[in-house]
Amino acid sequence: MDARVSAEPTMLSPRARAIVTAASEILEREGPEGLTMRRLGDAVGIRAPSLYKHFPDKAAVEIALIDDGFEVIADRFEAALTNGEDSLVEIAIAYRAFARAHPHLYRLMTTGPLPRERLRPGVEARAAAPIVQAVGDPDLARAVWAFAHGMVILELDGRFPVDANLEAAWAAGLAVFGTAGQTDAEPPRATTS
Amino acid sequence: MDARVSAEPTMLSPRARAIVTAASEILEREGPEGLTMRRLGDAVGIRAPSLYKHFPDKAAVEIALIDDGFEVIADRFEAALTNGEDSLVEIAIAYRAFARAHPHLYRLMTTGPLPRERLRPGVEARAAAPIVQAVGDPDLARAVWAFAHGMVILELDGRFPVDANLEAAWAAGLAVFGTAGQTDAEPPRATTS
DNA sequence: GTCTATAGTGGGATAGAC
DNA sequence: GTCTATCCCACTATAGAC
Repeated sequence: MDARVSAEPTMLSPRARAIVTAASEILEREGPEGLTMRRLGDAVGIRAPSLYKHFPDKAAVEIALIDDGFEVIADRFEAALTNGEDSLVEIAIAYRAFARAHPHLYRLMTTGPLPRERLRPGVEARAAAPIVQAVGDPDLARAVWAFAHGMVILELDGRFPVDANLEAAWAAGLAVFGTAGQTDAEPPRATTS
Repeated sequence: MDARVSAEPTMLSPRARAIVTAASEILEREGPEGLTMRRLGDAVGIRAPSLYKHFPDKAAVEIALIDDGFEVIADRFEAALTNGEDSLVEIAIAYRAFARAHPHLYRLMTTGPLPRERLRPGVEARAAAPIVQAVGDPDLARAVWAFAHGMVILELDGRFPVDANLEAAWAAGLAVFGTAGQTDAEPPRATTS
């Protein structure tokens, strides 16, 4: 019912938290161009310049959104890792579901350079860890991530032919990666030097 | 030596062709934000409003760039398909090489909605055909495309860890897809209903 | 086909009063 | 912590003279 990503505990003041919540709603409703300091001020009931008492600049608001997004993704991945029979498939389902539920946030999180030094430390690594654990090998995990990101972003951008069967494409890719990687039911593969 | 994508035969007048060439140089040098009508006018030696005598709007200039890009990619893919031993690997190499040589053009071509109705007809399909031919199955071809696009765009955006071995990730993915797909040396697989 | 002039729109951010 | 006033920026695009 609620398009927002649920808020995560942060160092943000309650006022700042409310601003981020409003920003999340604007982002999902109107897209990245809709998220302006003026509109954000309107949404929270103050003038745009007053926002700068709570955040140093607009990027800081976006970074808070990205932080929250990674937090949510990490939660979902960790749940997928433990709940499912085939953890790789479970993670892929969670990945696509998140991107489709929050397309603008997903783009914000994954498009263009990431200001890592301004993110909450470790939040990115926590989201990535379950994928590595599911496939066992870091190189293969990056390939899987690239596949999943490619599928998702091309879908969001409407790049596949209208008659393309995306479920079949996902299944084809996951089948192929599944044969190469381990599942969580199998013992870890020895890593080659 | 020349960062531009070589010009392809088009319906463009010589003057319009020169404008597109200048636009290509600006795009590769300064990125998408640098490509403004003012700067484009400066580069070609006229005022920005005069550009509208040659193109109806800015999007038309960008579309000409995208058209040329697809033309070049199609050429490279077709060459990769016939020259190499393992056509999937050859195409992947060509794909990554193009993206790294023209990162801003690659982003322009692949990011966001594509105004298909304004593109030169068939130019997109021609670029996609060699991938389908290399792997044999349309669904698997889309998975391979997603993998390649994901690898490339995450690399361009600096999303992989600095110490990540991208060659190894490419190899891991291609190995996995290679076992599932056909090579051009093998007979076509029967397609399952 | 080029020019000047300008409309129209929007944005991020700061200064200083309260 | 909020306000008003304002700066400064940049862009796409059009009108109309030449």
